[in-house]
Amino acid sequence: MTSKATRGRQEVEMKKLQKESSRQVTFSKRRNGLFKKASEICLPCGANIGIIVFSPKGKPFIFGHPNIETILDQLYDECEEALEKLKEEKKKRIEHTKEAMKNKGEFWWDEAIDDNMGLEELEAYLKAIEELRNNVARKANESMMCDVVADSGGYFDFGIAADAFNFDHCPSHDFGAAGQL
Amino acid sequence: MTSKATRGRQEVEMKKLQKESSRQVTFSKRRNGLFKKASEICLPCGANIGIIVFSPKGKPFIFGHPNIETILDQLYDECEEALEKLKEEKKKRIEHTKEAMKNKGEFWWDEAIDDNMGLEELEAYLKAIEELRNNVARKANESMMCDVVADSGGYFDFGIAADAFNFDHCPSHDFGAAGQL
DNA sequence: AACACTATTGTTAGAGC
DNA sequence: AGCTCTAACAATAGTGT
Repeated sequence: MTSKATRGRQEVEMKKLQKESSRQVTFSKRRNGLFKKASEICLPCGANIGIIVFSPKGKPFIFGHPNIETILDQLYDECEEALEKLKEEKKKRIEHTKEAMKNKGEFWWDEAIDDNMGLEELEAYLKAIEELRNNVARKANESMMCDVVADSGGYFDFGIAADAFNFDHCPSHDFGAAGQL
Repeated sequence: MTSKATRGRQEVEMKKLQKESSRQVTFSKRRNGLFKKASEICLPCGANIGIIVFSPKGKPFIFGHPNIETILDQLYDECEEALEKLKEEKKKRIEHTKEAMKNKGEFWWDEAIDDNMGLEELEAYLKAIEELRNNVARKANESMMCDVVADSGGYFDFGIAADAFNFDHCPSHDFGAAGQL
């Protein structure tokens, strides 16, 4: 207790911290804070959250409730649904236009449908992605990645290089997520 | 200013909030807090963060710096790298074993290499994923999703149903991320 | 439903080990 | 590097409007 002035929380400056060392320390502290906040949303509110953080040096840290794969799958499902809806909207629009032109006695040719073709493609892409990434996720978990983290407050740090064979600390996630999604 | 007792911040109880209404309100407030915290890490620390939140009702909210696609790509790259490293380790191990057995005058047959085949497959899967999802991301951005959000504190709420044709508010992200990843 | 207020608790920067 | 401490500042639950 020598100095008294420059202690305690400072106002959060929204500019890049210049000192490499304090940037690293601040990063760790705030990342912990972020993950804690996330865990304070998941259970009390019944939400699912996935967080992917790349450190200043590019090291990845993952938080996931119930786990990151579920979140990514949910995201892709959401995209798929959105595209499906858009596709239907476009179809209806085209039908509508077609109908209107017929009624006005104008010619109709199917080239306009091309506008819709890109979307069919997209759907196929999304299906392929889902299949593929399910395979990868399963295999990756089986063979090396252990698991990322449940929202138990902990998180998984892809310890790559030399410890690729370390399988210790594989938490199982048992949050039932009482079914409101 | 009628009552004075039960106001202000309560201790964060780690159990599911029972009242549907306050669960929704609490979710919104804390989600905002979470995204703010994230933005207080990105710029000052030079980190990249992606957050995917599914509300109690399954509605998705995205935060991304510089944007969610970059984060997902980085994640897949990381996985790919990790698997590559693991593959090499396994190969070396097998070579080592092979060598040792030869030196001991025992027989060697190549069945053990099968242990390595799953990994080659995995690599192919990952390559396919990357290609496919790059296509999807590009097409989706072009055709409907506008963009998710930079870490400017805002975030994108997949407004699906009826507003699939609303293309307003498409922020461009211009954080150069001064290259420490 | 969404904002303003505010008592209270939570978070955290820097210091000291 | 990682930990504890703690002054200062931030976040937020409940209330009001």
